[in-house]
Amino acid sequence: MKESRVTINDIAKALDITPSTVSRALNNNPRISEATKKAVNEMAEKLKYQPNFLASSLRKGRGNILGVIIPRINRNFFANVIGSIEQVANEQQFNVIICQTHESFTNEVAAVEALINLRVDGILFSLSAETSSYTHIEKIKQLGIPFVGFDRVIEQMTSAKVFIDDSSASYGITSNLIKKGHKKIAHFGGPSHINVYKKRQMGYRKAFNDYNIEIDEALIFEDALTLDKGKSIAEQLVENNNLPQAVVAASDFSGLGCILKLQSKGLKIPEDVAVAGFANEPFTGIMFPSMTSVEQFPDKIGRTAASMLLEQIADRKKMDENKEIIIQPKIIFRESTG
Amino acid sequence: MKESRVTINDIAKALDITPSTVSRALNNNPRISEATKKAVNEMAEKLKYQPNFLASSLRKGRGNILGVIIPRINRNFFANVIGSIEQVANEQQFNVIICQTHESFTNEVAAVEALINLRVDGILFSLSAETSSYTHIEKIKQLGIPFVGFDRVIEQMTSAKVFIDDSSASYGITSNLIKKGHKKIAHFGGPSHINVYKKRQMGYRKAFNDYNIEIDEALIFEDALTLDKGKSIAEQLVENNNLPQAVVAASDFSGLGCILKLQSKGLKIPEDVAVAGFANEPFTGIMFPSMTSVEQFPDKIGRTAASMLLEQIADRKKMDENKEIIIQPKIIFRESTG
DNA sequence: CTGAAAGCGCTAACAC
DNA sequence: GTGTTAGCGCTTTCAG
Repeated sequence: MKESRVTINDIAKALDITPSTVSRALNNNPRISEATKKAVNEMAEKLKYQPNFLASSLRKGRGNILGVIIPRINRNFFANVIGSIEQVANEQQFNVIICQTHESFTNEVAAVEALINLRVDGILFSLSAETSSYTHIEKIKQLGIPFVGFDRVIEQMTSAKVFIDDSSASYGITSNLIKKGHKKIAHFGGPSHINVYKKRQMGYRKAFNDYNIEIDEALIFEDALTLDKGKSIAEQLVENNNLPQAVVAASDFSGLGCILKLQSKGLKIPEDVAVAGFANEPFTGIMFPSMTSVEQFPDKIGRTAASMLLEQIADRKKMDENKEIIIQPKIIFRESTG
Repeated sequence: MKESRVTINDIAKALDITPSTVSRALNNNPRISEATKKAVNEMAEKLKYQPNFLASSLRKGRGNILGVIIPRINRNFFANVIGSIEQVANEQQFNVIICQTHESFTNEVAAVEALINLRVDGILFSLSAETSSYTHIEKIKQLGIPFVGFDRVIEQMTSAKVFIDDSSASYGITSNLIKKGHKKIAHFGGPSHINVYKKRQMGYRKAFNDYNIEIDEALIFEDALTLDKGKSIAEQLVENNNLPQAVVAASDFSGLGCILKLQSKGLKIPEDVAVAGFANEPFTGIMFPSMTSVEQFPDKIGRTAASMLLEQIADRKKMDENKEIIIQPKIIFRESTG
């Protein structure tokens, strides 16, 4: 059963040729005759030879592995991004290894360490919510490892980046609500040291400015991304008799939390309060009422990011470029905003 | 920037000792003096040494990597299973590499091949819907690679397995509907060559038998797992004037599709048709009406499966055991079944 | 407690 | 077209 694994040496011996010839034959090297190739492949088959990826990687100095670091996998957005990354990678014979940070900085640093030690050929990165120091990322760059940030990126860092135009999406939603006559609009956002949440808040603010409405800073929340936070903030607003006419959330989950809580208090959505989310999670289309949200085209983000990374790997010169690709999101208007 | 990476030899030279000592010091070998350990660690720090995982794995013959093969990552169930697998693995210094099959047999075979070549220390497996031949799995076992199946497993194969009691959950839902007076109940299931779908159908059938109701085979569907399938079958039932009083779905997605289609035809859930799903996807609790479903405790499944795998890795003798762990699911009754 | 030497399995100059 | 040789970076006997 566990008979020590067969190597190219075994094939070589069986065929009375050298290991290098076997190696070349297996790798389809043009200098090898078709006859030998055939013989080698048949013998490999017969002996159930399995190439040792570790050995060849060590020797070649690269292992055709891409590392992906993301906050969490059970968000539709990230799951889909990963799907398309894998697809692009596999087309070029790359494997993908995924690390979840669960929004923790410590996990993120550990993940970077692990990927470096694994000698991955490149890293795709979306920051955790906790992250505000970037020495671990700088380490990646210093080691000369190709790197592409996506979605939650470090704006000030020179690197390849892919993200959507968060600001314009948020602006679009907010201005639409304003046009409907709402003036008292809350923003359920995220930490503003993260680009996407900063931008989403900026879009919200820009709409107020453009329509000359004063912003009530008390209605802007920067730790409002989860279902529970959405609920608790909504509750708080109700308790304080400070109910807004609308809520622009930077996350579908907090938008949902808000809706559920308000409904449980007997309020009607969108009649009493209009609510919009962000990310177009599948549930937004099927809940009651269906929720206005923003499609981020995760497939496209993943495909673009992976392609950029593979380009860098193929041509290291591209590594120092500060290439930003901005993808246009699409607002999906639904019942929750009337 | 890309200064060739520092190895233990560099540390050895800098300290005027041998690489073997450095290696031992780094690995905290008890035979090394605290003084040398300290010196080595400091020098490693100073030179920004990064261990080469590939080299040590090649040498040791194992790389502390677990492979996971699953149908898809963007199902809540699998995302959560993976989360807990990673947690358990990381506690024991193992990395996890995830392969999605997207329900395709070809992808599945390729994934197995890739993981074998990567020399993973063990494989966690949930079959794709297409899979009905198992030579690729047998290869894993023949190579002596520790293996644990979870959820969608090969029942007849001797191996460690973790799954829930699908049959009893399905039985519980069906019998509950029968007790409510329903007799004409459709089953939206999956391919019966997959254990979980076979069992879910068995539970459904058993309820009919126990209550002495005849089963209408025309109401049993075996390719009804997706949102679209749920919709199209529901439509078909309406068109054919063959509407059941209730639907027991083996998937939340087909249950949802069914509900959406029936609602669009002006039918009321659960008044006109009661519908239940399976897997307790997050949307089941927030849709309208909320949907009865089955909690499978993915965390527990993941934790159990990973622990079993790590046990096998630590003690190869355990590999030949046919250990089955069955986890009790929980039916969550909600509005959609009244 | 530390060193010397061998080798994990593979690839890539360099020969011929 | 094939063989020879050396070595990727690390661990691990075996010595001492």
